Amino acid sequence: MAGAGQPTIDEVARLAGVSRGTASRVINGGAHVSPAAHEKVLKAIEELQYVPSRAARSLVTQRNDAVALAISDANPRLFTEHPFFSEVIVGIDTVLAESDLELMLVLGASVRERNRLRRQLSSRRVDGIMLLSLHGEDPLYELAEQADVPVVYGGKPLGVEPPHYVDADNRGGARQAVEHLVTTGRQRIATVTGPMDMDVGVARYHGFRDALGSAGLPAHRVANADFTAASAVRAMADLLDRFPDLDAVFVAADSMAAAALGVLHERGRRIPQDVAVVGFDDRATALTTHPPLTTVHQPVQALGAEMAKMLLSLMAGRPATSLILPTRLVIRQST
Amino acid sequence: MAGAGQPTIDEVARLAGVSRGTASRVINGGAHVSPAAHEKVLKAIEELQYVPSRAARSLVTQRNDAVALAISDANPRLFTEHPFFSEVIVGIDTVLAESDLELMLVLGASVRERNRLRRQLSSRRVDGIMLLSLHGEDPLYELAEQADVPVVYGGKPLGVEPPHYVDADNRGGARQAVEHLVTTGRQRIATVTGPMDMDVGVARYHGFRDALGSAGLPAHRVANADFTAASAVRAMADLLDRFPDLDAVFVAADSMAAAALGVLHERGRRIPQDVAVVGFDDRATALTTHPPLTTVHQPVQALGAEMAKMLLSLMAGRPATSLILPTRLVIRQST
DNA sequence: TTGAAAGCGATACCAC
DNA sequence: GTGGTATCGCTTTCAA
Repeated sequence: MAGAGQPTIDEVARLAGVSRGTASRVINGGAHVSPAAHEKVLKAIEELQYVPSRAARSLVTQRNDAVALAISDANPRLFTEHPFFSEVIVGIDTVLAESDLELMLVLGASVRERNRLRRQLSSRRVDGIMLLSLHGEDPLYELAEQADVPVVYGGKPLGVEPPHYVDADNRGGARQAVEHLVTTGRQRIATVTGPMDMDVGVARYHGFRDALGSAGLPAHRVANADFTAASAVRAMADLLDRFPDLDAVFVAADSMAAAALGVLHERGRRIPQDVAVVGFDDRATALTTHPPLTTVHQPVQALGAEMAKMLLSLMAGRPATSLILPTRLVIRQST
Repeated sequence: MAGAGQPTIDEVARLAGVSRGTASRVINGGAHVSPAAHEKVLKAIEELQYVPSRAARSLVTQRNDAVALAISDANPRLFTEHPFFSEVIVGIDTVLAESDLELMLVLGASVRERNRLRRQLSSRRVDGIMLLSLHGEDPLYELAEQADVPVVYGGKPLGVEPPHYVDADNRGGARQAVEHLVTTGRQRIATVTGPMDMDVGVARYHGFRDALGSAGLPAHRVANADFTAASAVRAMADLLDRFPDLDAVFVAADSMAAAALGVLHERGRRIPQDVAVVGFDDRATALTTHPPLTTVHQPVQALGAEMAKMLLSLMAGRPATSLILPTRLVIRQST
């Protein structure tokens, strides 16, 4: 702490020997100000170390120069285990840094947190909202629609088509992954899915079915999980129990694939000779598994960046159209 | 968007048939208000869906009901690869949710972002600051000291002893880890360090030296890394080149240990028969490596929670003393 | 180009 | 217990 109380614009104006109006003009771009006055004000600002009060400014401009990122997930472990979120944040921040917007982070796990979220979204404290990871029937969806600021979704919510969202081509990516397994001669292909109350989980599962359908192969070897490592361990064990003859598995996330590999090793399966494994994400994990993981690359930072850009557009009153970012298969040693 | 413009407290007062002063009293706890008036105001608030403007409130109270978490790291990959950060955030958020404080997240990677950070910290927009992951000579340190709000550090900054910080027992944990290697008969023990311009990197390295020193074993098998997987791969390969006879390695982070395991496998080393490996962190990764990783557990969420609690104390004008959280060894199959 | 004055939406103090 | 009023620090008309 230092103390002394921050200087106000009036003190700047007084020191510079101009009116407050002039000082304000200089601070906000400097139009309609004589060069002489301009310089004096700048000098005063420098000397006083003046920084405008955002609260006062917000009060009159009705803007906050801040946006919120709400991550609405009942499971905080997901946030910590799944590198997806951090990467989205980095992508968002990259864009925000260019425009002097601040980022409020709101985790929506507990009821208490959701109430806080509700209040934040309606206390006109942010100029825009980004929503990540909506589960089915999420009350947040309705809440966001009522907010009087623009809203952008990261990942399409399940069952609805919001006006503005950014997503990865989950279905296409999954299809590619499973087609690769088919092409390389696998016949008894299983999948560990993501959460089926989220679009991302359903879409990747559909991709799995798409590929097997076209190939005329059965698609009944399915176990559900929720993106956590623990759930993946259970699902993989379950698959091996029910379908000991499986010769390949498409796992809907790298972090889960890493966990599944552990189970496969334990059960004596050789990768990829006995069982081929494909993941989804292409995060750092995919390189350090044993063997390195064939996986579907999705551009997560770009997803975050596009969300932020879209929000900025909307906040500026410009239109924006939803986006689906391409994915691509990266072949390594697990297939 | 919905529109219509949010209701003000005056409209609430008018609808309730009381003065604005009375309405305000109800909103802020309801002391000195008659039951009748109290109820009328509540009803009006409900009907109008009134939510106070935080900007207006901040302007007069000089508080913001918000705190900032600044993560000052030159390498954004760290934020995405190292689950540490997400987990600290969850810990912080848990505490914040209880007290209706909002969280501003500020990443301080680029020069541009650092300037933004500087502005945010001095625009009296937050009532407290948490600083994470300071590297040596970080200009942020000085900046934070000048801020006129309380500051709490997560992880001791290198070379200084700030008034308020929360850290894990990095040195003690590392010592335990290496002692375990010694106890189980390892003689040629190496280490892959964390970044040596951060206290966490130096402290864990010191723990390594402590243990070997007490055991009378040499401590020259050292390769530096910076917590990223790529750097760990390089460091591990380097160690094997220089000390092909090493029979154990203490790696300063689980994520790096996972990467190191890959290199060891590639070079034909059996784990743990030929080389024992110990990590640090005990995140989910440690369970899904092959084999599962012996590692030092550190309470990361607790670290975040304690940072937040400490900040709340300071903001309330109560004193607080720095904290070092204990670590403990978790033995799995890699040793 | 500049200065004066009117709010923005709340809190807090003051008499009543 | 209640209502009126000054005030927080800034932006933004409106005249000059």
